Amino acid sequence: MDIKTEVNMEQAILDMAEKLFIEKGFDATSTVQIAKAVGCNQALVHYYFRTKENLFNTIFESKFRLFFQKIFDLSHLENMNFSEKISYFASSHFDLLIENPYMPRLILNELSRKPESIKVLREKLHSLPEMLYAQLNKDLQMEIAAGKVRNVDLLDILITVISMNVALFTLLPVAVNVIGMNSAMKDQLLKHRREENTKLILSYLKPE
Amino acid sequence: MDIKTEVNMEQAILDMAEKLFIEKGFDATSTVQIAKAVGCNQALVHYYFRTKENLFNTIFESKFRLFFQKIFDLSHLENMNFSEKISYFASSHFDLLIENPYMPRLILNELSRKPESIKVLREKLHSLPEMLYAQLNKDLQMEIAAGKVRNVDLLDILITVISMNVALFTLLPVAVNVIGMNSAMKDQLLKHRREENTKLILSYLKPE
Amino acid sequence: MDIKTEVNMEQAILDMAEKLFIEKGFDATSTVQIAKAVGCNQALVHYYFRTKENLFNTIFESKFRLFFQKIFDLSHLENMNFSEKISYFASSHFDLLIENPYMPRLILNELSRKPESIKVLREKLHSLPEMLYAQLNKDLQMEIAAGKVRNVDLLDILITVISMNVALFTLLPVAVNVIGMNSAMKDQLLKHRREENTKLILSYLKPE
Amino acid sequence: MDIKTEVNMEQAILDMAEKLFIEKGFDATSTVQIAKAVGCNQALVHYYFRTKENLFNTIFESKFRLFFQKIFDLSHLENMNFSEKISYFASSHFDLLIENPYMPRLILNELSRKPESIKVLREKLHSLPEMLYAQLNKDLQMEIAAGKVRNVDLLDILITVISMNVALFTLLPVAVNVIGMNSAMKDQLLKHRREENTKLILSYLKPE
DNA sequence: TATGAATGAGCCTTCATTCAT
DNA sequence: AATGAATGAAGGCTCATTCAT
Repeated sequence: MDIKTEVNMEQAILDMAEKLFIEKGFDATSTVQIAKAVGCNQALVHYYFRTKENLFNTIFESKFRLFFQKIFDLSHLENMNFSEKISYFASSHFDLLIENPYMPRLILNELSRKPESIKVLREKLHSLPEMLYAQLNKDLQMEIAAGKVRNVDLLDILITVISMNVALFTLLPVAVNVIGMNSAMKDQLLKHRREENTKLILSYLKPE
Repeated sequence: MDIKTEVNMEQAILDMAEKLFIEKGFDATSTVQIAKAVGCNQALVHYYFRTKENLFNTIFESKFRLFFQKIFDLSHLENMNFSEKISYFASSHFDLLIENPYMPRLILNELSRKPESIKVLREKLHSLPEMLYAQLNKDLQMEIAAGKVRNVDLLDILITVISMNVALFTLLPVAVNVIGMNSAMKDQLLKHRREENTKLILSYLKPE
Repeated sequence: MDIKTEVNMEQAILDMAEKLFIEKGFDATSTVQIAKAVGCNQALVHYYFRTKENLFNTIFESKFRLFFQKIFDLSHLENMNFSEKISYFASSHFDLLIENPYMPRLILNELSRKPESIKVLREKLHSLPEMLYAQLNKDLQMEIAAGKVRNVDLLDILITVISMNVALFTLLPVAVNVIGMNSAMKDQLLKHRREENTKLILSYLKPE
Repeated sequence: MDIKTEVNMEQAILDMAEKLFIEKGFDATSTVQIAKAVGCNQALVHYYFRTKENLFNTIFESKFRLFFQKIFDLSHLENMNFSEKISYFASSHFDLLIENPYMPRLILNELSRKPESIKVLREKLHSLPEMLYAQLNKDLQMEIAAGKVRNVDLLDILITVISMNVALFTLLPVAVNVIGMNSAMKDQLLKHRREENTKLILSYLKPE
């Protein structure tokens, strides 16, 4: 009669499923495992979520929405110039990944497992990306015109920021295992890379 | 009844398995599928490779070795300076990924599926990485001392190069699906990014 | 929130269960379906009827009794002669089947699913069949003696009447599907067969 | 190491499945039951027939074709007149049902379970029914014209023949259970009804 | 070398049923 | 009277693997 069990079995299933899906992927996670880990009957998992696919989607969509809404909401940065905005974007994207280090792999694998799910996801994002892009591009062109930033495509800038962040968190677990990095070393590396990524992007923007 | 197929069924299984494992991952690929795709009996897959795991490892290890040996072998670049070597490294790493675009995801998923496999893999690489690192670092320190490169850690440079390349190929399939990029657009983007990645790393090295 | 539904959920479940059991049979009808169709909780079905089997029996026995009592009650035909009684019996049996076209299949399948249920059913009918048979046979023997009907066993006559009616309604759905009969054609066929069945039985009784 | 098992497990599964499907219907028969009854692993049932549906169709289609081809082939009766042909048809249909007493129920239930299967079945029969009908009708019209048969629709005649036969075999199991008929009584009844059905149809054809 | 047959284990899912509230 | 939660059992199906030939 665990309190957690009594209070909300549905949520417990949801949490455990999230953990296992992330750890081992969709295919390698069975509903029996989820049930056993959460301490209930397998049938209960299907009682609440009907299918494994449905359970996964519930988790994935909520995570996905949360993840991208945070990234794309720069509305409160109106008085910054382009370089400041990009620095801010890079840092906040970085921080978001610290809290959700598994999201990139989760999204990547899900999209390769079910390519048609992309359409659904695009709807979730509405026109946020386009708006953000347009606004940032306006800022960028002003800076370029003012000679404060070299002539560079916004897309290349975003690719750089996102790639550096995503790759770090994607490759980190490998590095941790290969080098046998401990937690302190890992934290220090993250802190260092957070700054270095900003330096990188600023050096990339600097007029020649 | 292709002669090649008849003569060497073992190789045919190996090739098809490689294709399927890379496309769909270990879990989502069954030995039945492999057998059917290659046009032989399911039992033959096990006759040659005993277990599915073993078949996968055979493929993975050979791919893995090939992949990293190409990267780490810079022995023929002795008369280049550091910036040239890094540029060359970035480009050749990029080209390697063009030929093996699914390797990053394959490696990542395999390592997360079977973390202990890392030890095996390290043995395959011998001391190549350490030697490369030492040599590059000597070059880098010389350039820094000569004021031709700003004071930066070699690790950060390598992280930048590898991250930009890996992330590009990892995220590309997603972008292709989301934006509905066609093959020509994709090729052009790749060509552009190949140059832009070099620019990025050089701007990162430039003394302030 | 229909008042009738609210007032008597038990009856609503009973009605819906009858509909579904008849349409799809015992095995292919689940208590979940019944509950969903009637708009209540699945547990309520079991609250009222304890088991699915019990629910089915409740429905089946009441239907069964009703069905056969109508057939076997010819008490109000006392002043008819045998041929008239048989004609009347054939027609009223036919009309009963028009209102309960699925009863034959329901009874047949139920009996083959649970052969022991026959004993229960015999009790429901009491001695009605025997009484009816004895009375009809007395009438028949009088007509035969009077030369108005050829010498024929009552059982054969009853078999003919019942077979023709039951087979028609059993085979009709097949014919409807095979020939693609529309509703008007079906009605016309039924009307025609109702008369033809009577002709058939009368020609069967006619002295040679 | 039963000989039957060794010789042909696939056929044994087929036979046992046919038996069980007929006895208990599609839904009430599980592949585990079939496997257990035949003395093999459940997976073997799926190894040979992939799905339960497929196993059923294999059985059903072969039975169905056999059944109807026998009925519809009257090519060797060319020198008979209409009444003789119909008598022969009724008797041979009767005999066919003696050998396959379960076919009517099997067909009926299958068609109600999967109405779309009718289209497939019609193809199996090709144009046999139409040809038979046309030929018989020609014979019938000649007899009517000659005053040897009363003016009656061929369809009504066929309905009578088929209904009487099908209903007998459909209702017989019920009667056996209700009255507690033994095997000898049953055989005698069948023999009697075989003749009586012919009498019925001939009295139906007799000119008034 | 190659294969058909066979199996145990596991997976997703549905179902009838129970129980506490 | 009515319901949400929970469960054991079973069903159909796939899979990796083994074995005799």
